[in-house]
Amino acid sequence: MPGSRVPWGTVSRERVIQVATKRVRAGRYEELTIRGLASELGVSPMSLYRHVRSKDDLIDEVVDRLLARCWRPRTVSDDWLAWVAEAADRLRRFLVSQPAALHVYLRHPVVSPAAIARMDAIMEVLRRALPDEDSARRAYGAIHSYTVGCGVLEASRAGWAPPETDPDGLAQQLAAYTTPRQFGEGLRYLLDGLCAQALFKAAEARVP
Amino acid sequence: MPGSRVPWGTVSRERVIQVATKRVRAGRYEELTIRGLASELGVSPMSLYRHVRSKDDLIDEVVDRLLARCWRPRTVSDDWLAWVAEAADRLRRFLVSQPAALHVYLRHPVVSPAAIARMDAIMEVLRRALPDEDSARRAYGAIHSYTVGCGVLEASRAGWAPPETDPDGLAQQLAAYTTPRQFGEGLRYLLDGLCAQALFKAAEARVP
DNA sequence: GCTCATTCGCGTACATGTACGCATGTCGTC
DNA sequence: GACGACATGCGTACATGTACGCGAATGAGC
Repeated sequence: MPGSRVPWGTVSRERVIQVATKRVRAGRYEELTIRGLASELGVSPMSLYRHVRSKDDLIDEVVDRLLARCWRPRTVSDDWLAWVAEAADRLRRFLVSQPAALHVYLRHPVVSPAAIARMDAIMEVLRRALPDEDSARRAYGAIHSYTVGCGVLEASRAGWAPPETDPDGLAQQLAAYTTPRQFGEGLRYLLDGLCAQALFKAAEARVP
Repeated sequence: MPGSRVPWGTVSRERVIQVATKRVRAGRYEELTIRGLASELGVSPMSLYRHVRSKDDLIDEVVDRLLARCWRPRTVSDDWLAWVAEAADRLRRFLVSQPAALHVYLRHPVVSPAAIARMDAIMEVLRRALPDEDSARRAYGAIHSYTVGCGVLEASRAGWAPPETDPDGLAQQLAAYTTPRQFGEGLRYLLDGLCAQALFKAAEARVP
């Protein structure tokens, strides 16, 4: 019976996402393949497309689940600066350690449930710390941009050896500009600048 | 003569790069294809691989040429803050307007001639403005990370419509956090913070 | 139980990048 | 000129994502 097909309902969106997530968590994102997933599920490749719109759609879902597990800071939020810094650092680590996440963040704005929960939580903290909504938004945007930038640059170095023609060690020099330590220091300056600006604006509003 | 081949030396690395660059400059990066280029050059697809290592290698070269044309600020460098801000903004614009550039910056550290020239020029300015080499490097790293982050996030919104399920206009809200204006303001805070830190360090060194 | 619309699994087919190896052109050395 | 080393164009073949449509399983309304 060469035309035999697998029983009805063998594959579901949930199963597909689970198998894909397992592979990504095992660091096997690069070899994540529709045909590979189908094979592991024991079905034909095209069957998956009944349950996910595309491979990218699938990766979105996987990344959302991974993000949900790791974005939340452990720091108590009394010290809002430390809390925000940890939140940013967790996203940076996530982007660096999960190429899949990088792929998602670069392809389109991330509005998945976990990403929204994260944004809401951070905005809540910023709103309490800064004088008005506008300041909080500016701060969020700046922090987020900086974080993603650091993550991208750090990740772009992963598994990359400088070309043999690197006379002055320029590549290494460049690499030294974007380390996790640099991330923390730069973030501090950014936050300092934002705070100063916000406080100045608040004072100005009181004494026009 | 179905086995006829094109005359010897028809294709060269230079020709391939030129044709590819023309397409990218015309905003046709998405449809840049090895087979398409080969067709335009009148040769077989595999012939290109005698002159470029891979499609990515080709894109690297294209992006280097485009970057060389546009990175240099018009501002006179008397006002180093304005000069650096313009340099950063030019890179941001480049990343946003050229998906090819984004692709390159995310794939590996960019050490092409134009990128190195740009880095050298910026470092030169920072060295003159800040008290020591270390401060200049920190500043460069922070500025570069922030710039790339803003470019990435802004570009990720291009050609993207929020999903129909966007109750609170969350996507638009998110979008408002990363605009060119936000970029400029955040950059200013970052630079302010960096300057303050550098000056503090310099003062401390004089009066230990 | 019958009918019909919907859901599902899958076979086929296409576009893409590119590894591999063959055959042909070019040039240095005698 | 002859010959060998190398450079070059290209045909074939494979892995990948996925559009399209067929036929089978399921479930709704009678």
